[in-house]
Order: sequence, then C-alpha cells, then structure tokens
Amino acid sequence: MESVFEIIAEPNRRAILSLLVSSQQSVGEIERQLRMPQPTVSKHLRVLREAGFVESMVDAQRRLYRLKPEPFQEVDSWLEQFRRFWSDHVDALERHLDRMDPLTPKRVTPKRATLTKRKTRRRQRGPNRERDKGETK
Amino acid sequence: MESVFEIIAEPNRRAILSLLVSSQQSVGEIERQLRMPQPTVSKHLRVLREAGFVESMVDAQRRLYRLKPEPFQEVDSWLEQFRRFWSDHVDALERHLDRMDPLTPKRVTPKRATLTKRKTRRRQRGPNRERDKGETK
DNA sequence: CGCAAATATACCTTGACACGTATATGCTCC
DNA sequence: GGAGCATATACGTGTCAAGGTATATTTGCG
Repeated sequence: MESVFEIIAEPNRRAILSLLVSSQQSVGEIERQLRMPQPTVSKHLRVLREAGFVESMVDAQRRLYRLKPEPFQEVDSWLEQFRRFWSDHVDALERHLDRMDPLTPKRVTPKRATLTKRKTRRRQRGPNRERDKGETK
Repeated sequence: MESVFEIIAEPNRRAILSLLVSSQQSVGEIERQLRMPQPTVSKHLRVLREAGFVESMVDAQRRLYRLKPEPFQEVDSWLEQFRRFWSDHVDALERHLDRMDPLTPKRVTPKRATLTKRKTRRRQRGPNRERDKGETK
C-alpha cells in the first residue's frame, strides 16, 4: 500500500475524499453521511492519513479530518504524460464512427495545429496504410 | 476490477501505459523493455484492454497495443473536484511555509491548532495530555 | 507439413486487504 | 472517579487479484 493509486482504488476511500472536499468532517459525520460502520471509516481514514491524503486534528473527543493536497498533485502529475495524447484524440472521440482510422504509427512528432483547426481535419486514408490490419478485440 | 482506479493501481500496468505513451508496442517489445515475463504482460494487457485503456491490432503474429484516451479522461474528471482545492492550498502553503512543514510527503505531521479556527467548542490542553498522538502509525 | 516464434490462456498458490465483531483508548462532564 | 460518547485498534475470515508454470493457439517459414 505504498502508492497513491492503491489508496484511491478503494471506492469507500474515494467517497470519503469527495465528502471532505466541501469541508472538514468528524468521523461520526462521515459515518452517518456515507452510512458505513464506524470502524470501517476509522480504518480508511487511517490509510488516507498515512498516505498523506488527509490530516486530522483533535477537537475534544472528536477528530476532524481535512484534505491535504499533495497526493492529488501526484496523481495529476502522473496523468500529465497522457494529457497531450488524449487531447489530441478528443474529436476523434466525438466522431468515432470513423472506426478504421489507421493509427499514425510514428507520430512522435508533436502536432501543432491540432487543437486549433481540428474541426476540419480529416484523416487521410491514403494508399500508405502501413499494413494495418483489422481492429481490436 | 471495475473502476479505472483499480486498473491503474497496479505498478506494472502503469509502467505499460507509460511505455505506450511514446508509441504503440508489441507484447514482445513491452516484455523486453520492462523485463517482465510474457504471460504477465499479456495478462495485464488484457486487463487494460477490457478496461478501455488500450486497444490492440493484429500484425502477423504480433499484436500491437496502443493507448485509448477515455479512461484517462475519467480519472482526470474525478480529479477535477479536488483541483480547486489544491490550487488554493498551494498558495496557502507558500504563505505558511515558515510556520509549519506542510510539504513533508511521507508523514502526516501532527499539528497543533494549525487548522482553521475550530468552529464549535474550543478544547483546551489538559496537563496530562500525551499530545497529538494517533498520527503516523 | 512440421517447426519455431509470438501471444494468449488455464491452473494453482499465495498474499494482501476489506469487512465485521469485539474491545481498547481517550476525553468530557457530572 | 465513574458513566458515556467518540474514535481507534485487534483479531479472525473470506475474497480476489497477481505471479509462476505449463500449455494452447495462431501465424510465418523452410
């Protein structure tokens, strides 16, 4: 249980995190809103705390938990490497009727104008198909 | 194994995804670059394919795998709800940098009273308090 | 046609982790 | 100081996923 990704893999933990976005909450408040048993909440909070997603402060017998930003940034920075890739593909998504689109195999070169003038761009299904066969699955 | 978060929780799968960012790869290429046994690669690729992270195309006896953008966008959109929060905090962190140590990523530093103002009821620190325990395992 | 290469799958084992139940710890107030 | 609330932890259990090994499947080639 080292990586931030394992931490957020658990649905209940994600629920807790989402809950804490609005404001800090006590264990009991989380317990009630998410309708999960108290030990479960406490244990997940412990995991979240040790991973740096939350921190706690003592308020009488309660403990108030609030988010900490660093692990989220870590996820975000991992995602960063894929971001250019998927934004390139956004409109391919929009009209993904175009199913037999041959994937440009050597596209290491970043394309420039894609984001701007993408609207008109059409994939050229030219004769140089680079031997691509059927698709997937 | 439904959610995208469980998929990317696995380190080897993240490695595969990162590899595929540069260009599509065959199973054998992945196997060699990541130095993991072939069945492992194939099984992870299957998981990734069924979750929509990659798609494959047949090229002779090879199969070429390439990324698909949708699941990444899903992760990104989940992250969205926290984004405002953490960007707010980057500033706050810089402001308070001298006072506390918010950037230590490992450990959840128990802080006294550095949270916001406690809204209701102020507790006060009794003599035999054994302060701030309960953090950090 | 038979072999080799590339990839997928089946089977088994193991370990991690999430959960439930029960109990411990800590704090407040009377 | 004892009762009661809020939270944490200990323990036992079941499930599920990842790894390893072996084998199946497909394709190319001599």
